[in-house]
Formats: sequence, C-alpha cells, structure tokens
Amino acid sequence: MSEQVHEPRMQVMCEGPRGDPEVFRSILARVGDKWSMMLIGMLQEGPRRFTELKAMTQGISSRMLTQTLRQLERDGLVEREMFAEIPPRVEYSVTDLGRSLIPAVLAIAEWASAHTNEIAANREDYDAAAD
Amino acid sequence: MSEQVHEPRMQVMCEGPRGDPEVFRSILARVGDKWSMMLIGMLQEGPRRFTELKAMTQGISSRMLTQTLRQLERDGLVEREMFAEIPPRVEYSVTDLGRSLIPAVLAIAEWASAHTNEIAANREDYDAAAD
DNA sequence: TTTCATTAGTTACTGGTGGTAACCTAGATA
DNA sequence: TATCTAGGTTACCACCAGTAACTAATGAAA
Repeated sequence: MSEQVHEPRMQVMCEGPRGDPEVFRSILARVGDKWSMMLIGMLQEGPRRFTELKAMTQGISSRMLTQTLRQLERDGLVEREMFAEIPPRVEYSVTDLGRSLIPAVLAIAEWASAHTNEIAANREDYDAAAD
Repeated sequence: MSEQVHEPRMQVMCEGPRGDPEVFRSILARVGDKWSMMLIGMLQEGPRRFTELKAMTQGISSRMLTQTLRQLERDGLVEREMFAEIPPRVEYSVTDLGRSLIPAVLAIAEWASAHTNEIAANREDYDAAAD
C-alpha cells in the first residue's frame, strides 16, 4: 500500500545490483578510496614499478601503496608482474577491466572538479551559520 | 626528460581539480560512502521525513542517518526543513546541486552492477591462489 | 670484510570513525 | 502516572586507515 516503486535506473543505487550487494558496495567504496583511482589513472599510461608509483603519488606510504595495489589486483583491476632479480623488480599495469572503469570515474571526477568551489562555499556558509 | 605528461582528462584524477584538492577528495569519498548516495537516490522521488528514510534505508542507525544527512546538507546536496510541531516534523529534500550529481553516480553504479559478479569471481580466484 | 645503497615491501603502533545501545525532549493520550 | 511519538543525542567500543621504523637479499664501494 504505502510501498513506493523506485525508478528502475535508481534501483541500482538504492536496492541493489545484479550481484552480491556487499561486493557492489565495496566497488563504490574503492572508487571513493583516496588512492585507488589515482593509481589506476597513473597506470593508464603504461606499466610502472612500485617505487615509481610511490614517487608519483606524493604523500602515499609504502604500506598504503602495497595495500591499495593488492586490493586492486584482487579485484582484477590491476596486474602485478614480479621479476626474480636482485634488487627485486615488480611491475604493475592496469587490466582491461580496470581500463573500462575509467570513463565512469572520470565523469564523477569532473563533476567533483566543477563543483569543488561551490561545495567549499556551501560548507563555509553552513559552518558560519552554526551559532 | 623522463617526465611523463598526463592526458588532460586524466589530470583531474591524478593531479587535482579546479579547487581545493582536499574538498575534491572529500566529494569522491562521499560518493563511495555507504549511505550518502542511497539517501540521495531516495530523496529524488520527493521530500522524506527522518523516520521514513530510516525505514527505507534498512540497516542504518539513527546516529548514522543524522550524521550522513548533516554532511549532505553541509555540502548543499540536501535541504532540511524543520516544522515547529509536536511531535517534531522534519523534511529532507534533494537540491538542484544534489540532483545534478545523480547521472555521474549512476554511471559508476551501473558499471559496478555490471561487473559485480566478475569482480567477485576475481576475488575468489585471488584468495584461492593464496597458498 | 665491514659498511652502504637499492627495491619492495612488513611490523608495531595510534588516532579517527563507523556502528550499537541507551537515553532525551515535549506534549498528547489513557 | 505511565506510555507513545518524532527526531534526534550521548556514551561507548571495535576496527581500520595511516605513519614511522624496520627488514631481506645482494652488489658495489672503502
């Protein structure tokens, strides 16, 4: 009776995807993750070594870089190739699946970029109004 | 010399947006947030009261609902209207800014939905390979 | 032969935050 | 007097993102 029917396109946001909702959530969380999408962006240009990525991603720690790359690898968005050399060499590259994610992320990133100042202003107003 | 030039469209993901990078980051983080986009999706159909939202968003606690709505309000994505009645009545609605975010989020959500099973399989393979 | 440098990490620790359960307010109702 | 309602707040705990420091293995340098 009081049950509302969601628009079909919104359903994916509210009710759930075609698979496990928890996996779905974790994918969205990965997009919002501080480092993940930055790394995917960097790897788009070609394979990179651990130290290169660490240098490009200024501010990231070894632990966070390892952790983020491992998660991306686990999801199949990034590939890791290890060479048995001394000193060790490891190359990371983005997979086709990872590449296919980029346009969608770019859309969000561009919205965010376009509205960053507006939102910053909203926050200032809100905080200022808090008497 | 060895400096690589990023594609301009990727720049927004790696280097930064047109505004404060921290604000930009926090916007991406909000998209990845467990509840935020779900609430925006629900409010798209029209204004909702606190208790309605709590019932629709199964699993959320009062504290988390308050907190998430406050953040969305602070960013200017959601509006809060309070009526001086007893018992109190509060209505939340999505703003134009909030509405403008939806298509971009939908693109991500649809990618996630389409690849949920593939990624779940990748994770199983990865975990199984961990000897 | 004792250092040092290099690469790709790991380990111990800590602060912030997501989440639960219990409580609060003010008036109407029984 | 006790209970119900709506829309929260408070006290509390557990987990996890993030930092700083350390490590393994080897070749080169002194």
